[in-house]
Order: sequence, then C-alpha cells, then structure tokens
Amino acid sequence: MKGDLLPATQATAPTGSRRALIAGFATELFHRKGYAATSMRELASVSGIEAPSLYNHFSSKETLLHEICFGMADAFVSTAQRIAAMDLPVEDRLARAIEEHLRLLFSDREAVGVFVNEWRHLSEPSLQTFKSLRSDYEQFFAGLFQEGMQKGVFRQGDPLWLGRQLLLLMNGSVHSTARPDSEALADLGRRFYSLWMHGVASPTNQPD
Amino acid sequence: MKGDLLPATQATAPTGSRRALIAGFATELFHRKGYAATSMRELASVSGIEAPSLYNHFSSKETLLHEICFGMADAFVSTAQRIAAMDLPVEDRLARAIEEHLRLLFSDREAVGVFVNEWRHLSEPSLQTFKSLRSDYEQFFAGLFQEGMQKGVFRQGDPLWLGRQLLLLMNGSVHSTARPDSEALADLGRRFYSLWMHGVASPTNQPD
DNA sequence: TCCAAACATACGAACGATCGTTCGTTCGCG
DNA sequence: CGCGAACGAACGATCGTTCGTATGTTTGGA
Repeated sequence: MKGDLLPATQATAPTGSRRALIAGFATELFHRKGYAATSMRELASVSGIEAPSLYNHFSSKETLLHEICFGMADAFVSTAQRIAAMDLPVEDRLARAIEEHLRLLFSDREAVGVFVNEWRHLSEPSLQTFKSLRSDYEQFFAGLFQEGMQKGVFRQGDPLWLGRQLLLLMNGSVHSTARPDSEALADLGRRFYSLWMHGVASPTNQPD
Repeated sequence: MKGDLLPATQATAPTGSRRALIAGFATELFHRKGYAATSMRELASVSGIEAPSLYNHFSSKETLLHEICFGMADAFVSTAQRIAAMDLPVEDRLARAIEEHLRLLFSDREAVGVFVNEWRHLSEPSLQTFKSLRSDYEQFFAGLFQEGMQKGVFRQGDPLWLGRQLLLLMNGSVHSTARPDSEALADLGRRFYSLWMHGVASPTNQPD
C-alpha cells in the first residue's frame, strides 16, 4: 500500500537511486545492530518496501555487506597509492596520510563502522580478497614508518606494529569524536600527527 | 551416551566446573563468530552436550554474555581503583595503568574481545550499567591526563579524548600482537608508554 | 546402616518465532 | 509489448527456549 504509491509517481528517475538508498539503510543498520543481528525484513521495512523486493536490487544479504566493505577498502587503498606517489618528505607524507584517512573516515562514519567491524561475516572468496586489501593498506603505513626510520627522522621501532596501531587509533576515533566540519577535521589530523610524533609529555619533559 | 559416561564417574567434582567450561566455550565462540552469529546449539555441540542442557547452567543466552562482559568490566574498574589510590607521581601511575591494563587484556584475550565488541547486544537494564562502568574507567584515564597537565608534566590537550584514544589503542592491540610472555608484556607496556609520552619522532627531531 | 525423598544434570521432542530466500504474479512506464 | 520493480504466499532451515522425563548423586530420618 505504501510501496505502491511511491513507485507509481517516481518509477524510473529514482529507480537507480533506490538501490543506493537501500545500501545506505543497510549501512546504517549493519553499523548500529551488526550484520548478523540485522534481518532483511527489517531492512525492507526502513526502506519502505517488502523483504522480497530487496532481491530486485541485491542478490543476497551478503552482497550488501560486500559492497559496503569493498567500497571503503577500495577508497582507502587508492588514496594510499596517490599519497605514496607524492614527492614529499616522509613526515609530510605521513601527515597527509593521516589527514586523508581521517577525511575518508568521517565522510561516511557508518560505512566505516561496517568496514571495520563487520567484514568478518564475508564468506570465503571475498574474505581473502578483503584481508589482502587490508594488508596492503597496513603495509603502506608501515612503509612510511620504515622509510622515516632509515632517514633518521623517526626513532627505531617495529614499522608494521606502528602502522597498525596508528590505523587502530584513527579508526576507533570515529566512535568517540563528534562529527567535525572540515576545519575541525584538519585540526583533528594535526592532533593525531602531533600526538604520534611527539607524544603527550610536555616539551620541558622530553628525555632520551 | 557420551554425556552419560562423564557425569557417572565425575559427577560432583567437575559439576561446578562444567559451568565454567561452558562459559569458556561461549567466550571463544562469541569472540570468533560474534554473539548474534553464535547459536546455542553450536555452543552445546562444542561443550559436548545438547542444547537444552545448557539451560541447567545458564538461564539464557544473554546471561552468558552478561557474565563475560561484566566479569571483565569489574576487573578493569577494580584495577583502576587500586592504581588511583597509589602514592606515585602521575606519570608513574600512567605507566602502571598501562601495564595493568595490558596484563588484564592479555590474561584472557577472547573475553576481552567479547567485552570490547559484543557488549552492545546486552539488553536494557544491563546495558546502562555496563556503559556506566565503561565511562568510569575512561574517566580514570582522563583523570590521569588532567592531573598530569595541571602539574605541567603533560602538554595541554583534551584529557577525555586522550584517555579514550589510549584505551582504544591498547584494546585494539590484542588483535594485532602475538601472545606475549610476561617479559614481552612488560616490554609492550614500555612501548606504549614511550609512544604515548614521546611519540615516534627521533630525539634530534623534537620541535615545539 | 539402609531406604526414600530431594536434587542436579542430562536427554529427545517439540514449541512458536524468525531467518534468508524463491516463486508466481501484477502493474505501470517506456 | 516487454521489462523493471513491487507484492503476498510460502518454502525449508534454524533460532532460543520449554517441557516432561530418565538417571545418577546427595542427603536426612528411621
């Protein structure tokens, strides 16, 4: 009854966008309740249609998860490639990587939440691919730290460990930070960069 | 047939421990597959009994989650209270807090995984209590940073933000770090403390 | 010391609910 | 006329949980 009226007046024009709309609702639900705890009927309900109609747009529940996870993963990886190719000092490339990672992070916090927490529900062929992309991205950050150590601008340490920790920190910050405008986001990037570079000790207290 | 023989020979002694054993299996499953994606029948299967028998030990599926989550939460909060009462310089209390948090973290990584990721599936009366305990613990770390800033040993910043970020970082490290022995664990604590205090920049590169 | 009542723990059967998904159909737009 | 997109009905599977029951152990009164 409700689903009849809408498609009657706007069938073709928003028909392509209905798919994207559903994907958005799915993102919100997967993020808030988790993939396994979200039912197709509930997704249909918030989308304003009945459950079987979802299958006109997505061939399965996991297809939705797949699109969300790989959409974010591709965005992260391609950004990393762009920054890696820049002709900048390594610490500036780190600052850029932090900045761009945060920008992506806050451009769609719900999708990021799914990307970070729900990927394990992907099934096997996709799961391996996803892990591989993730590993690539970690290696990009590890590479920045390694290069910085070789050039003496960073102190010695485990580059991969540092890369993973930095990613962990930024990804998690999505939960505990209010939505920033573009200025607050740049400020957040500087905070992360400063915290990571110099720590919390006051300048007068820097030992070693 | 299999469940008959075991209780026949060892009925009273491990009868109390069967409960703990099931809780352990539940922890492992909730951690690996997620609470919503774990069925009572599967838990029963790995426990070596049938699903209805679980209800002789736990009154519901959520009771299992409740025990795991609040068991960890209580451990964290009581540790925080112990450290807060110590008569030590604030930066040493921070180091101790990091060390003890890591010790708890790695004392039962699976329980910690459930504690960190699955608490949202608690239902309402417990959910509020859990969030409250969590907030107490965050405030403990925030308090350390705030005190350190007042005494000039830490540079200025948002104490609550810093506390949450530090917790985020340590909690997440459970996934990306191999199981440490007690020495490696102490070393990990020093790594966190140093990273947090002084950052990654090499000493010759410390500006500000 | 012995027997019976009480208890703890396991089981198979089964309940109603809900799950993801398929099917056949209808209906309006191009 | 065909096609995309919606629907109701319904499929088999699985969900958390309850029930009645069997069996072994513990316990307490005669």
